[in-house]
Amino acid sequence: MTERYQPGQIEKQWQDRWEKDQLYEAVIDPDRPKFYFLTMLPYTSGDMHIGHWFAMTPSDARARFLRMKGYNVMYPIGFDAFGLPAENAAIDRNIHPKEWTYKNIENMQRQLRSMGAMWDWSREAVSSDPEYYHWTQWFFLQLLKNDLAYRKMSPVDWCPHCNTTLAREQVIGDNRVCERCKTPVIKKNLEQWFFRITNYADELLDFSSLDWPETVKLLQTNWIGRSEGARVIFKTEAGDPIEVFTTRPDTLWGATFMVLAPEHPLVEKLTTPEQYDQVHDYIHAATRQTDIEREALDKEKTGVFTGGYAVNPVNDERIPVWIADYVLMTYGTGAIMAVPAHDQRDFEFARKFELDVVPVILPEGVESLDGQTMTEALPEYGEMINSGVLTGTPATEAFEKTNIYLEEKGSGTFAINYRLHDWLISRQRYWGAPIPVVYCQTCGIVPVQEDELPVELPDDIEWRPTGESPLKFHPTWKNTNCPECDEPAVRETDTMDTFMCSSWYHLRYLSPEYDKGAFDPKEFEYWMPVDTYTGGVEHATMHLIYTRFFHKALRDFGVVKGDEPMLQLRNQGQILGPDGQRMSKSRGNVIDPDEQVGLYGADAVRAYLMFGYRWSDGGAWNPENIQGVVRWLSRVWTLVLETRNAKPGKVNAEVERALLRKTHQTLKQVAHDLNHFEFNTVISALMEFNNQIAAARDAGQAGTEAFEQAVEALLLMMAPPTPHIAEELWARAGKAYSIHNQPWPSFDPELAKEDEVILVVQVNGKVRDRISVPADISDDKARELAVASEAAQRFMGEKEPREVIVVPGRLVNIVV
RNA sequence: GCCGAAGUGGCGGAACUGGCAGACGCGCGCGACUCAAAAUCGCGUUCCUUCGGGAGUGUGGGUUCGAUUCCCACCUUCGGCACCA
Repeated sequence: MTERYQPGQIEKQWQDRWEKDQLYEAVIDPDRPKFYFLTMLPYTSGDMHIGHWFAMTPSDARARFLRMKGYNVMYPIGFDAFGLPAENAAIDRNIHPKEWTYKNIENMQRQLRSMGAMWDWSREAVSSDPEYYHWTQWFFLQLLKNDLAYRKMSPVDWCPHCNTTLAREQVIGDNRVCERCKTPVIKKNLEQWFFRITNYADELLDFSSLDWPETVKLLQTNWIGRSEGARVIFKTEAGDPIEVFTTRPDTLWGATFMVLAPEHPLVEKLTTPEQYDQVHDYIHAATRQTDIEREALDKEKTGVFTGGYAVNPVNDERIPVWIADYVLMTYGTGAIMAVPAHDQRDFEFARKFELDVVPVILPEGVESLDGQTMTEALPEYGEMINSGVLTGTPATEAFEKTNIYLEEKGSGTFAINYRLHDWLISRQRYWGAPIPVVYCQTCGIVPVQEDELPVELPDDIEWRPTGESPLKFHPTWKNTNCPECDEPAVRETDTMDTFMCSSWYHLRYLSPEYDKGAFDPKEFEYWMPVDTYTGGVEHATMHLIYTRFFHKALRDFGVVKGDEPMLQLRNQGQILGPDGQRMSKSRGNVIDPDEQVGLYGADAVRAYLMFGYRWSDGGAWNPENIQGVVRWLSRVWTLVLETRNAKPGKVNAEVERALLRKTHQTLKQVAHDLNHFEFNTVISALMEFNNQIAAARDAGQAGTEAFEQAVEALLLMMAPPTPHIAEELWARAGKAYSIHNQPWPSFDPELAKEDEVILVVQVNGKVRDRISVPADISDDKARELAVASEAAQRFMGEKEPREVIVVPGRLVNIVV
């Protein structure tokens, strides 16, 4: 009896051996092409999720494949360790965030090791280590020095539960709730640090050098939300300027009123005494609307007249100024010129409040327009009418001519507006990298000297649910001396957004021990940029924009080279619970990877995650389907062990040729599919290959040269997806350690070629027969054989072929 | 509402540039081994059928000798954005 396949007995041993032998340590080697393979670092939540396995182990298989192909592959790992959950745990369970975090890291390291992935542990980096956030702070100082960091008072989203400021990206849903705890968000005015990511908006829209998924590029494009138009200055009757942004300067003559956001700073001044109460009530209601859950879409326009008037700069018309909540303070200038004839929202507003509608554009095919009788706005471009000196300007020139006209008059200019906002990085939290600045009575905001970094977090802290940073309440921590005048001063008590830490971790992996800078330039020179980056698509608009911005800013300071940090990006889908729902503890549908590894072994879990799903899609965990790969691995196990000492019998030339052919066909497919992230067909090809080797065994071919070659190729091809069983069987077959240092077997297209092919014979597009012919058959011969085939004749009947189409090697279609 | 992706057996999924639809598995059925069961192995498994064949890749049309693949319209599901001026 052959020994049973027991993964539990072999996997841990090999993992330990590989690590002891430093098999996967990536060292600069100018003689080999480098490959930086990066997978998104996990957050230190405590447990690895089966989703991490789905993201990481197929990536590992591809990294291993590239390594066998001769690349010098770096596959590093680390931890995103700062952030709110650590503090929530601290508050909930009275455990220090540091302790919670580092305990979790320990467990996660064990779990990551159990994957059998080729992590280079010598490059591990943890973002909450002082040696790490030293450089996070240093990067902050570079941004500050180069005027990309600034402080401003601004209304920020505030989560009353987490007691912290949220970036606008962290506020989700129609009802504007906190990303993490789902508490409705409120507004609060605080002095905050921002990064000028908007300076890079245009460059961030350029993806030409990136091999990234279309969806991610589109998400980023929409997120940045670039639109071209004009900035136009209207003036109130008192002479105060009201700036508006419009994408349709050509409709300017049709602006019959203005609408300001309720929060607009000029509202107070514009409001006349008679309108005061009404305006005040409206503002109050609008603000409360953002405080309380916002009602589902109320299409009905609401608004109030301020009593004030402005002057349309192009025709000097006196137009009323209203306020309405459909104008947003957070987009554009917080004020619009309303052109009801050509904008549907403005039209609805005008009709409801009986304001003038003046058409100024005549779209093609429209004879004439009457503002009194129009039933909807006409947003199309067209010939300008009722537009003073520009009347008659055709659609193609309207936009540009108006802009020139505005510039000449000095009342406007061409402008680009973005939906993207500057990146708010301040967090009123303890567990993050302290912002390295000092506030001095005489010198103002003073950066901490670079040689004073890191500004370390104190360990002795007190938890207060006050909503302000615990650092603020530390008795001594914030007290310091001004780096410039040496007088007593106070430290900034806010910490940085953790997206700041994760914007550069791929650089820390280059040299995590390096202390003369954030990274060793020699390592940068060799390894960067990242060649492949894998992770979840949920990071499309945050992390992946921030890290690109970060890189471009550093490039402009001369810290890094190149325009983009990550050349190729691929996203995996999500593994859902067996019930098809998102896994969550409350639903009780969480699949624990430790448990699965205990049941089936790491190789089976790896292989199943590759085999059972389209990697880009993911899907529900299926506890039955994994049996398929479990059986496959057991079959490979017995096949190799039972035949390893077989004496070759009489060679069956046909079986031998077929096995050799399958060997090379599989080599081709597996290499292609690993390269293209098509992991499910990698495993199915290997299953087919194993089935054919087994058939050759059953035909008495064990021990023949072709058989030995096939088994060797099978193990080598299994090394990337299922590294442990491949290594074990490699050793038991008497081959030299380690299979993971073997080159990928060479592929011979001649051997992969078929001698005979099955030609499909169609009559009028319907399959009627299949005939076996030599692979190199001529088109004429194929046509002749097909037409002569018995089934074809039967279906053709008396009719003569009108046309015969030959697709070489595939089919013949006879049209009658 | 707008933008995007996807709809293939009982299930997960295959099908490279328009050329055998359902590879590889799961499940199920039958059989072998067994006193029996599990495990393992073998065979079968899209549907309908008068056993000739017919239908079939969300629905309806189109292009083509030929469409899961290309085009048009629609339906459903999922994701993103949501009064963006």
